[in-house]
Amino acid sequence: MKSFFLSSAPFHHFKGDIHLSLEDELLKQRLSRIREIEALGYRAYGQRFEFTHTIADILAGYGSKTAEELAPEVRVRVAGRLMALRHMGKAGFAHLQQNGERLQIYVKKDAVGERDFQLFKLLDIGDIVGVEGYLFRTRTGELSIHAERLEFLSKTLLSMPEKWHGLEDVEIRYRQRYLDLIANPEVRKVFVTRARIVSSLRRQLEAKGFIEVETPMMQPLYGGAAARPFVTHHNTLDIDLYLRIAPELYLKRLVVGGMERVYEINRNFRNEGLSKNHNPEFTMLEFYQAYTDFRGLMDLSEELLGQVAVEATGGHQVEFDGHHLDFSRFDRYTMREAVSHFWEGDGKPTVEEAGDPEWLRRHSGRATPGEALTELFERHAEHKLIQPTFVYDYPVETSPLSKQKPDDPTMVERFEIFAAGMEIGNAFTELNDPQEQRRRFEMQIAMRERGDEEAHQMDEDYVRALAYGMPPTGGEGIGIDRLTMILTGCRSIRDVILFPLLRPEGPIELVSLMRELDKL
RNA sequence: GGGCGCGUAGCUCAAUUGGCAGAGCAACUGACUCUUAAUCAGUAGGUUGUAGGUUCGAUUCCUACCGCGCUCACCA
Repeated sequence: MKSFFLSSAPFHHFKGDIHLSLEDELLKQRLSRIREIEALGYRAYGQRFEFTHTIADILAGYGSKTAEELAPEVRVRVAGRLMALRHMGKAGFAHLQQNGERLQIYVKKDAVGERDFQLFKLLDIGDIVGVEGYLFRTRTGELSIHAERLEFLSKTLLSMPEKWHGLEDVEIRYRQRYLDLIANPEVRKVFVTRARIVSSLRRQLEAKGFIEVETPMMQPLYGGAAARPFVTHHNTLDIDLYLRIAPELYLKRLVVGGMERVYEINRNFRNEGLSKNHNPEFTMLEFYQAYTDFRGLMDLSEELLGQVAVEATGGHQVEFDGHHLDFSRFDRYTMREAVSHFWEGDGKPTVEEAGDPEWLRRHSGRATPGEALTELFERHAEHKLIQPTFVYDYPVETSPLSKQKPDDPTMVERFEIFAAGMEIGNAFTELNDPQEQRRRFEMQIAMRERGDEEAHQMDEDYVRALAYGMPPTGGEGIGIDRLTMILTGCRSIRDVILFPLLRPEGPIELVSLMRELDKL
């Protein structure tokens, strides 16, 4: 990995007749060009620019107008970054980019005058300029601005990625997302869609009377999920705190307090490996609704996600990795049914066998029937759940916060949502019996003592909150990053997180170079 | 953490069996007042990720390290 921006080449001290590398030459050229621009009377890093239109406004308003329809003159002032430059003697064309949209400008010496044309000749791809002029269509029919004035707004010192291929080095794309956003317009679209997904969820939940809250991210005890936490330290209190692995236990305290419909959209932190489906910090929607249960949440989830798909992509149908997903129709299986249904090869179990402790013991090395069932589900079924699917009825062992089924205390009223082979949501009827919750925590502590680092800790205040009485409640978490992956067709979570976690890069060495060039 | 793969000019990529490190774009000089991957003529740009090793000779083979990707394990 090497680029000018990331150059690790040692810096050579300048003395008298100095040898500059190409990179240094380029930077030096640009710095001296700033002086030429200033000599013409422009500021290299300009001031406020009053524009009359965004480029998107112009494309929307005039993109379909013919040359005749553009008369009388439509006068515009627009700003943007130069992404292409074509000089032709005493005239030239350039493309301005703003918010991912491009518009051509035509700069003719006769029209802009001597000084602005001198400026035009000094422009580099990547510079940010303001243009005033009128709209017209070129001979080839492209809507363009016939420039009459130019303003200089900001100088680029570094060269832009290659114009035809764009920026393809994934490492630079993630480390220098700003370059990725400049060079690859489709990347911007992914994050616009992500924003739409989040705002659709907010709008829908608010319409249903949910209140958005923020609960602690730094917690003295962590819980609400099975995961290893990050640890940090508060100096004044001299205590270690954990970055939360989930907001769950705090949100349910709010339900106890009478906030019967609450939700939070924010980051969780889990100290685990990275993969195309995992980033150590990730965004989760969690919501809690009093007086419903997991079945009510399935219906609500189907509605929420269906509407999100429509608002984010324009319809219920989504293409992902060659698969067709339909968010208007969710499949439903119990976990036992899923194991039976998706089993491949010999020994395919019946649904009854998939629930039989003897059969489970023979097919998995896990300690309990519930853990065995979960393992077999993950091995045989999970990756085949391409269509949006609810899998429900989970074993009690792996679900310490959810309520048992009245007719089968080995199972809990819980479901997870799968799509494209990924888990994107987890929901259950909340356990609101404090005595049973105490017993579950004690089971978790026993698991922890056997070496399970991810087992829950005892959260006595949470038990105390339940002891005041919590209404029957359904609660759910939806992974925003993974949902975004599915709705945007991104196969890596890194493509839906603006700044995914990477190892820190080596020395950049730009500052020392700039310091030396500043002395010249 | 394990396995596999990748790293060559600012960017995108070549380089035959181990034999002078190349092209396009970007940059620089010049020409050109409707181009759009503009065109034309010319110029410059490289410690081939880093450090060792084998060899007369290494971008190429070997070892270690750094970074990234894929994958397995773990997890959502």
